[in-house]
Amino acid sequence: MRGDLVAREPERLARWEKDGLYRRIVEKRRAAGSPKFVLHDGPPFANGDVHMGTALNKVLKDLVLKSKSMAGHECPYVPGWDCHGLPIEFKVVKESRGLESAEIRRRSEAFARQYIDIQRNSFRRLGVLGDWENPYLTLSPEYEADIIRVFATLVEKGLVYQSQKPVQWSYGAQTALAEAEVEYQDVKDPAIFVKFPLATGAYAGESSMVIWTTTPWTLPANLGIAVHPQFTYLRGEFTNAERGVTENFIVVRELVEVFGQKTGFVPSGELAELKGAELEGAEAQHPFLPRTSRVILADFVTTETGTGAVHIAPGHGSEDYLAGQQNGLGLLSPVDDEGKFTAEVGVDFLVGKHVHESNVPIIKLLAEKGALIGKENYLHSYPHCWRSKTPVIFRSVPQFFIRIDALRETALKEIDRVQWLPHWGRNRIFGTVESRPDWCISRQRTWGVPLPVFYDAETAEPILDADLARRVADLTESGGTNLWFEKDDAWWAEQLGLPAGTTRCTDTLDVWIDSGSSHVAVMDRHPELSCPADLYLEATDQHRGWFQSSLMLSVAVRDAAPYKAVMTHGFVVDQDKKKISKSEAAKSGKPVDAAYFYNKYGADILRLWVSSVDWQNEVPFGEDLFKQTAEPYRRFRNTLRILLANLHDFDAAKDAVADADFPLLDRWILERLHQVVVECREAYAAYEFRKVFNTLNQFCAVDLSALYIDITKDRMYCDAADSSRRRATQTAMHRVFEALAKLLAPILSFTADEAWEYAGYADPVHLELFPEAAPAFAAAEASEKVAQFSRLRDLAQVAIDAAVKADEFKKRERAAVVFHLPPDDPARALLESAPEEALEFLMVSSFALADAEGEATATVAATAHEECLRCRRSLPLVASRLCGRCEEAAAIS
RNA sequence: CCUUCCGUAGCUCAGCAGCAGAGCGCUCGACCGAUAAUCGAGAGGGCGCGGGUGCGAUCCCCGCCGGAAGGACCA
Repeated sequence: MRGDLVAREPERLARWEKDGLYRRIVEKRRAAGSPKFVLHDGPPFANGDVHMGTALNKVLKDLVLKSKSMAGHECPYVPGWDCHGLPIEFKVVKESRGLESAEIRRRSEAFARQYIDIQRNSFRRLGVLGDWENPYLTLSPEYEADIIRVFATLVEKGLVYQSQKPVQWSYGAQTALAEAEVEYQDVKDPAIFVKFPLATGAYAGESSMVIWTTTPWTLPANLGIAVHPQFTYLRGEFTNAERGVTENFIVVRELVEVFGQKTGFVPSGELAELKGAELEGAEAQHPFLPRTSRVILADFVTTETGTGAVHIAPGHGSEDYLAGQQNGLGLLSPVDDEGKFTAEVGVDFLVGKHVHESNVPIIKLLAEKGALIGKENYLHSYPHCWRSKTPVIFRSVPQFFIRIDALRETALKEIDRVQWLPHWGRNRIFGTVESRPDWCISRQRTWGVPLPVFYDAETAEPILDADLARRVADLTESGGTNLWFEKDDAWWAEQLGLPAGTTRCTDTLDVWIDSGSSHVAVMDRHPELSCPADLYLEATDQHRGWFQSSLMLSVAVRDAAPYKAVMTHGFVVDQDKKKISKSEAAKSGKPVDAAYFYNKYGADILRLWVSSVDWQNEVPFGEDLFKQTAEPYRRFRNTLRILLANLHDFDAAKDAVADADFPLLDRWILERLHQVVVECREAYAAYEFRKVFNTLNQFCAVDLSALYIDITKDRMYCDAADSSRRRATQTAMHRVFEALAKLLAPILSFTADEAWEYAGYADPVHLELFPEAAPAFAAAEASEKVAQFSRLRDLAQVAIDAAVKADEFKKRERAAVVFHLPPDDPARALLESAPEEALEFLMVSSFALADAEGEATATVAATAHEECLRCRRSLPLVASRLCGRCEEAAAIS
């Protein structure tokens, strides 16, 4: 057994694949009637190389599957890829502009397939076993057809509607975004105070409302001003001494002081109190457009910032939209796909201007009109598109939505029936499901599954029809959804028997519908799988993403969650706990691609690293940390190797000794093994791979390498080959080896199997079951005695080291030890009753007992015995300059 | 502002009520029949801080500080 993992692992992998190892394991379990365990693979995006984060996820899945399988489960694993979506279309469109839809889709598919191959090779190389020949792809026609059928079901249940309410819009990507596609960044924006003179009502021509906003560009769409009905507002003269201006304002009482600090306008006369409710219905003059803005009442008004009067632009915010609806304010959204103002904006010089370049001119305009009351820089977190990194704007265009309220109650109930690992995952998804708005599912993009909706030839109203959608699914099932983009409206109308002139929707479905439908398109379809899955296992960001989209669609389709348990792991971060970004990693020369590591160190080292990591939290990563796990790897490898070497002349069937015949030391190691087996089995069952790693590492380092193997070396080399003591050791080592190889197999998949092969087994270790705990060794009978021995050994060690340093002798085998022990020391009885074992354990020439008054101590001197020529121990020698044992052994051989 | 998680040797982490542990790294030594190994010794820790409950607390409880994640607010 040699190292050289980088060269040897691929050879073993090739053999596994040639023999169909994955399939053999599944079939063996099935033949044994093992219960199933279904881990449903969350599909990674097919748009990049496998980096450490992806590798962590897939290897964790493999650890789960291999350990479940060895614990006696049938574990089918169908990996998949998420193929549609903006990230891919983005790259394709960037390369060459002005492509036809069908061409974009062809190139996008080629792009996705290219990365599917790259990623698949990486995952295989990492030793992840699964049905790699038949993965599920969200771009395959059958999968796409199932997505459309899921949509049909949603329509059938009345869950889909079209509306023009504001959605989060990325002008960078020119599409609506879902909540999960939005990330928040801290930005500084101008926040301004704007005067709206009242034109009707009790204070018409006298007082002005003042609003506060961080988005001046939404002012052209202003249609209302909201005040809180119960708040107390103050009305009266405010003077800005610096500017020499006096105005009559209405400001909420709690904010008058702050308002003064920020705008310079402080009360200069008596202020009258009034309730917000009194202002309802008054019209205020828009600061630069020839229309008025109605004062409405709303509970969401707060006294935290601003003036207590809130600028309402129903086209640019969801609360604004709702308030607008309730009060019949109408809706303006004078912004196009690119984020530029349309003619509807009503101000000539703004038309065609980007909204984010319009803040300054609008502020200037306000100042000219005398409507700008104050201005400040305001630091806040603002949503950004996760792909184009541009700020998100709220914008109203017709979109399709799923009614979340119809699903929410069941979804929340289902969340509490699922096991969340770690437990706080429950709160995370519960919170988002509890508060999420309706799901905007239409995307104005090309690379995706078409939204199977038509528009009436006459009225242009959308036709939401489940049967129609199902027929679209049937039509695309064989040819794929490219049909939607390649054929024209007339063709489709004819195919579906719709009146001529019917047009089809050009939107595609949100990709979260794609992956969120996998429980239907994969779990329900695949004969080996079934829904609900036993486990979903992804990074923690999927609480907002896949876990949620899957839950919602599953509740819509089957009124239940698609999973019984959900496990999440943290992100891979660099050693300073900063996010690892590819561009930065490249700059600093810190590789993050999994390929770099398995090509340099080997997949088993990477797997061992994964097992050693605390997946619940963020996972720090760096090459230094990675190298640290190479050391334990060598220990595992060497331990397996020396065990194998010591077993070279052992035939379990012939040579094994009975349980009752184990000497102390061997009984002890089997007691330890018993604990290790129990602990590892439990740890695997709880997915605590790190505990497995720690337990096995300690077992190999402390119990096996430093003690058991070291001490029994003498027996192995020098006892007569067939002596019962040597055979007992081999029997124990044989058990230890088998258990160790099996317990390591899920983690060190290549190395454990290599050892297994060397041990003479024809079939890979991965077909085996975990070792069973041996009840006969559950009691720690020998362990207590060995603990005493260890104590004595440590005691002697100090004295021996001093003697070696003083040049009294060179090695511990030359030491004659005297233990000075108190009369009641428990070690006394042990030394007297088992002198042979004691001598062997201590690895010294001789020992003697003496009385001690206080603490136990040991003294040493050079032994008078000569070294046995054969075993090099210093013992009483017989005539031939051999010790008694060696003379006998030599006589036999 | 709220919730959760984390804070033990230089590094990565065990332990979780009863004399502070492992691995790596470092220093020094032994072995030379696990040798691109193996064995040993040493240095290195008021177990984040402050209280509390216990005979006894790193471990339980409360508060605080520091770090991370999520939520709320804002959009």
